Order: sequence, then C-alpha cells, then structure tokens
Amino acid sequence: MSESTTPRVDGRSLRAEAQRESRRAEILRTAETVFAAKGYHGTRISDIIDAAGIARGTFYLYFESKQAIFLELIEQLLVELRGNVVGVDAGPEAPPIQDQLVETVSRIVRSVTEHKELTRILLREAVGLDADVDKKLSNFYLSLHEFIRYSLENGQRLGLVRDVDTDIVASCILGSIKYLLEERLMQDAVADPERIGRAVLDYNLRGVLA
Amino acid sequence: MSESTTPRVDGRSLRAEAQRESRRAEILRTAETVFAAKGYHGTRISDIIDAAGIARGTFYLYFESKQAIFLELIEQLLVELRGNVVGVDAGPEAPPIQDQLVETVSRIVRSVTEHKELTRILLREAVGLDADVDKKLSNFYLSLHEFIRYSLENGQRLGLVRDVDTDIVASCILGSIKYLLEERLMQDAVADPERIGRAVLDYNLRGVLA
Amino acid sequence: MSESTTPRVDGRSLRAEAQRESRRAEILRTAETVFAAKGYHGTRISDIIDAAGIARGTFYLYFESKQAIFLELIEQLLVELRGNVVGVDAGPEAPPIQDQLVETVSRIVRSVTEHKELTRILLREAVGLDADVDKKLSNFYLSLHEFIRYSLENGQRLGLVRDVDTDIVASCILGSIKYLLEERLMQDAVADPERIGRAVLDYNLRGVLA
Amino acid sequence: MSESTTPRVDGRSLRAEAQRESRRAEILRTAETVFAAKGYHGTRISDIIDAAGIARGTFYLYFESKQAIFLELIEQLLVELRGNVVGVDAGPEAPPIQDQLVETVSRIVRSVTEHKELTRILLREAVGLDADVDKKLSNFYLSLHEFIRYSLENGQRLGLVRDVDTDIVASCILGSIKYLLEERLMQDAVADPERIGRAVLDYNLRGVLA
DNA sequence: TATGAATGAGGGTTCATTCAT
DNA sequence: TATGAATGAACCCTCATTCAT
Repeated sequence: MSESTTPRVDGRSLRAEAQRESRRAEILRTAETVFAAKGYHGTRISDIIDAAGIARGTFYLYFESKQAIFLELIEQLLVELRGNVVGVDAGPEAPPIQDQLVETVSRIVRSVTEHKELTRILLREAVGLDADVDKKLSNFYLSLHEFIRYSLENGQRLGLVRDVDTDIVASCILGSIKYLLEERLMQDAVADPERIGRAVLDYNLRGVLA
Repeated sequence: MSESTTPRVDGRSLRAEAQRESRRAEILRTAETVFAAKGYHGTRISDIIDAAGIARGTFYLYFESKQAIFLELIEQLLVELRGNVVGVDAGPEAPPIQDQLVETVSRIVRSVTEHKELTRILLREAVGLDADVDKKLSNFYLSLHEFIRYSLENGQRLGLVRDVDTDIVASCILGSIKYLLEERLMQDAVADPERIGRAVLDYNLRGVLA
Repeated sequence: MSESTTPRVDGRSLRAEAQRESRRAEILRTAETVFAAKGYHGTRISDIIDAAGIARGTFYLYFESKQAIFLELIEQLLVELRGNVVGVDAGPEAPPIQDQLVETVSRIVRSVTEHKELTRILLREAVGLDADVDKKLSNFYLSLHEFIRYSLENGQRLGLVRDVDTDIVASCILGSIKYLLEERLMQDAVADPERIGRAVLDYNLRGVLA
Repeated sequence: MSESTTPRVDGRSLRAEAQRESRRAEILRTAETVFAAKGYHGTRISDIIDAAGIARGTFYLYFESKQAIFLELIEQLLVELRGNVVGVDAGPEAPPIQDQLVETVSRIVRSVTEHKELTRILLREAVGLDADVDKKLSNFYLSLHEFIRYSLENGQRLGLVRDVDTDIVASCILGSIKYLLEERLMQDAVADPERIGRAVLDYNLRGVLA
C-alpha cells in the first residue's frame, strides 16, 4: 500500500494541483472575455460557464461567486498596472530622467493595451460595485497619487520641480494620464505609446504656455 | 362630452399640462435624491415611488422606465455642466484671460458640488449602463475635448500657447480636471473652488518644471 | 377631486382590504392542503402557487417566505387547539367535573380531526424546522403542561387528587393524550371523540390497577 | 487472475471484509455525531466525510445515500430501544412485578440518555423524511403498543388489571412515557431515571384520583 | 478500493413592468 | 389620471451523487 501511496500522493497531488491551477486560470481567462464583452452586470454565471464549457457547480469549485471572480480579475490587473510604475533611477550612469519617465508611461500604455477590454471594465463598471473593489481601486489610485506626489517633492528638493501644490498637481498628473488612457481605450486606438508618453510628459513638465 | 371639449380643452389642458409638468418635475427631483443615496443599481422603483408618495403605476405615467428617468437626470446634469464651460472673452475690456479661466473651473467645481451625489453616480454607475447613456457621456466629454482643443489652437494662433500636440494636451487638461473632481467628490471635500481652480490652471499653463 | 376621492378611498380601501384578506386566506388554505399532501420539505413554492393559481410574485405579496406561511398555519392551529383547553367550572350548577373534562378532550379531538393533515404536519415536520416554530411549539406544550399541573394541584387542594408528583404526572397526561391523537391521526381513524375522551379520562383518573 | 483467486480470496477477503466492516462502522459512528450536532437537514455529506477523514466517493462505497446512512442509524437506535422492553417474569422467584416494570422504564430512560442527541433527532426530524423511515418508526411504536396491550390483557386475565379499553390505554401508557422522554430530552435533564420510572408507573397503575 | 473533480437539477426570492379598476 | 395588485422572467448558489483515474 505504502509503496504505491506515497509516490502516487505526491505525483497525483502535484499533477492535480497543476491541473487545478490551469483549470482555474482557464476559467479566469474565459471570464475576462465574457466580462469584457457583456460588462459585469450583463454577465450571468451561465454566460461564463457556457463559454468555459463547464458545469454550473464546477464554477463554484474554483470561485466563490460572480463578484469574487470579477474581483480577482480586477486585482490582477491592478497589480500588473501598479507594477509598471517605478521610481526613476537617479544614478550617474542611468538614462536621462525624462527618458525614464517616458518609458514608465509607455509601459502603462502597453499594459493597458494588452488588457484593453478588462481595463475598459475596470474604468467603467468596477467602480461602485462592491465595497471591496472600491477599496482596492481607491487604494490603487491613492498609491499612484502618493507616488507621484513623493516624486514631485523629491524633484522640488533637487531643484528640478518648481513650487507647486504637490497634492493637487499629483492628482492632475494622474488624471491626465488616466483620462488619456480611458479616452483612447474607448476609441480602440492606443497607437504609438511612446509618442503619447512624450507628449504627456512634455505637457506635464512645461505646461502649455508659450 | 364633445360639445364641452373644445372650450374646456384649452383651459383644462393648460392647467392639466402645467400640473403634469410639475408632478413630473417633482418625481424627477425625488428620484435624484434616491439615486444619489442608493446608487442606480441599489435603487428600486419602490424606493422612488415611496419617496415621491405616488402609486406604482403613476410612475409609469410619467416615465417609461427606471433607466429612462435615470437617463433624464444624467442628461440634465450634463447640460448644466456643459453650460459652465464658455469661451474666454478676448475683448479689450474683458478681465484677464487667466482670471476668466479660473472662473470657468470654479464654476464647474461649484456645479459639481451642488449635485455632488448625482455627479458621483454619473462618474461611477452611469458608464456602461446603457448605450444611450454611454453615447451621451462620450459626446459630453468629446464636446469638452473639442472645446479645449479649439481654445488651445486659438491660443497658438495668438502666440499664447506654445507648440504642443493639441489633441493629446486637450485630453490631459480635461483629464486633470475630471480626476481632481472625482477624487475630491469621493472624499466629500471640495473646499475652496477658487484655490483649486488657480492651482489647476497654474499647473496646466506652466507645468511642473522649475 | 375630493368628492370622489374620499368615498372612493374608503369604499375602495374597504373593498380592497376585504379582497386582500380573502385572497390571503385563500392562499393560506391552499397552502395548508399542499403542505398536508407533500410535507414541508416536499413542498415547493411552485406547488403552492400552482395550486392557488397565482403568479410567483403574488405569493410574496402576501407572505414573506415559505417558512413564514408555514409558521402562520402552525400558529393558527396552535391557537385553535389551545383555545379548546379551558378550566373546569366548579360552580354549584355546573355539570359534573368529569363530564367537563371529557368534553375538553372531545373538543380537542374534534379540532384535530378538522385539521387532520395540518396537525399531522405539526406533529411530524414542524419540530426542528426553525427556531421560531420550535419556540412556539414548546411554549404551546409548556402552556398545556402548566395548565394540567395547575389543575392537578387545585384538585389536590380540594382533596380530589391524591399525592402525586404533579410535574411528572402532568407530562404523562399530556403525553397520553398527545400520543393518542398522533397515533389515530396516522391511522386516519379518529372515530368517536367522546368514547376516546371517556377512556382517556378513566385511565388518567384511576390507572389500570384492578 | 483466476488461478490465484480462490486461495487468496479467503485470506484476503476475510481481512478485507473485516477492514471494510470496521471502516463502515467508523463512518457510521462519525455520522451519528454529525447528525446529532447538526440535525438531518443541516448535515451535508461534506460534513460527514470531513469528520470521517475520507474522500467524497469513499462514502458512497459504503453507503448508498445520505438518507440510507441516516436510516441505518435510526434503525440501530430503534433496535436498541426495543431491546429494552421485555416482558415481566411472573415466576415464583422473580422480583416483584412493579419493580420489574420500573426497571424496564429506567432501562429505556438510560438508553435514550446514552443516545440523547440521536434520539432527539429521531423524535424531531426522522418523521416524515422518507417512507422507509416512517414505516420503521410506526412499526416500532406499533410493536411497543402491541406489547403493552398484550401485557395489559395478560394482567386482566390474572385479575391484576381492571376492565379498561386496552387499545386506548396502551396508547396512553406509551404516550405518557414517550412524551416524558421527549420533554426531558429537550431540556437536557434526564435526571434520576428510577425516580421517573416510579412516578410514571404509579401514575399509570393508580391514576390521579384520591 | 480510494479519490475528489465534475456534474446539474433544484429552488427560493426579487423587482421592473403591466393592467384591470 | 391614479391606483396597486398581479405578473413572471431572471438569477445566483447549494449539494447529493457520479465517474474517470
């Protein structure tokens, strides 16, 4: 008994675990498509299980509820997006700061483009759905806001940034990028991330005044 | 019946019409409160008719559906908000352009503050509800975008605005203001419209660079 | 407006109220039949509304839930049954006490017979369904128990009842009658309430010893 | 396969059979605990297999269904309870009949106390669950009823029991004991089996009349 | 024999909308 | 026009049982 059990258990549980994860991922992926196509409110569990080709109960084997799977998708996206935002490297051999900033914006644009549909939902329906989601979202934005503000203050210390209200300006910078993405997403046209990155940066740095 | 119809019709229908309108307005007003308190999805027709003190069927004498009344509220708000945005007066006796711009931003902030709850819903739940609402919303933003772009190009012709990508920059400006409002609305703190107006304007005009 | 409103309101509301009550009673009656036929767990809301010829939602217009309507039926029955148990009249012109006691038992038997099916359910499925029902049931039994005990103690004071453990004996008396009813209900044969009443009484008063 | 079957079958099948039985018994024992704690309707198969530490499918290797295992537990209990009820020994050297009767009642009380929770379920939830269970239950009660009736008639022949309706009185006696147990079970207080036994017997033999 | 992932029927409740009065 | 009782589609989630490994 033991000679077959031990390896079996290991082998099986490993394989099983892997399979479980892949199944879960598959459902998650399917759900992303369905949510993207129909929106959160328009998506019924039936839509997801039909698309995934699984039984009703199977869904609940992997996810607690409709809200839970949605929350997970949103979280995934938030983590990925947040990961794109990193501080600039001020070292002597680092690339020019402006280039680094452009690169950050470009990275975000690329991420968003990859998950265009889900981001669309994130921006549209995720807000106000559920306290949990709302919390995550506002934490996400807050974290970005704080990051930007911190960077501005740093810049001020270095004499690179002039004397502005960093709280309000951080919101403005965040908003300008966010809206740009929103708008472009709606129009299915996020072309040339770098060009957009440069334009945004130029605007944020120097304003519009001649 | 018929012999008394014609003369009566005018008097009656006028009064009736007026009454109808006032009742309609009353329901609309009530609905705004309820939607504001509970959100679109959280509001049931029962909530509205209870608050308005009317019968179930009566509601449907004035509005086609839950969505219809919501749409109407959203439209009203969009019209009011759009009305706040007007071109600057470049005449010789006009106040300084920057003051006019500050005044425009302040006006918007005040409007939004007046309809804080509904705006919150506009920003949160209105999007993705219905194709009609979506259309109206994107038209609204598009109109603002075009207005800003036009103003920038005007400014360029006058030598006031430097050579920027007006399309992208218009989005940035719009986004910076929108997000600021969103964020402040969520925090129940839209204090000092003018200070915010000045900070935004300063940022948009001159950027953050020292 | 007012001349038609006032009377209409009254007339209508009266008629409406009456109709509402009769409708409610009708559903209640139907539900009793269905519960009787299928038991609590075996009864689905669909069964009730099908039997009553009403729409799904209509049911919830009159009753909060499946449990609620069941609870109401049980309560009704408990009240009726409890009402049958009254103290004996010890006045000089009252009928013989034993006859009064026989009459009480007979009354209960008749009540139970009238609501045979529901009582069957009361005895079978009502217990352990829900804390509320359980509470009502144990209060019901407790009330009977206390009544019997009180009567026994009274009898002891009058020298009619010998020195027994009134607490335990009250349980025994209650149990003997309850089981008799249970058993007869199961067998669809509650014939001759008075004969049963006499036999039970004789047994309880004098025991089986020769 | 076949050449090794016969010799092995015995040894193996014996051990296997024993193991199977012990596993079965173990699950049964676990199920009793779970049913006792959560009631029939409140118990899910998951609860049982979790408590037993077996896999879902394994359960169905030993029992046909949730109902089947419950039925088996009920049967076990009924057999044990029934076993406590034995006729009195009327031989010359036997203890006094009344003492024997008291002992019988005490035995039942003790049995019930041992399986308090399961008995509670037997009395509450077992009824009306399933035709099979119902049949077993009514057979159980019927058997007790017949036993009591037979004893009464025997007593009548011996001149110990007076002329009563043995059918009805048998029900009364059974009912008085059953209810007493029910009531005490609900109150978690089955103290002093012998005292209860004596009181019940005294009541049943001599009634309450002074 | 043991496993546990998969199944899918089942059921209670909500609520926007209709319609007879 | 006003009423509010009636409607019934919609929908999520549970859980006993099956079956491939």
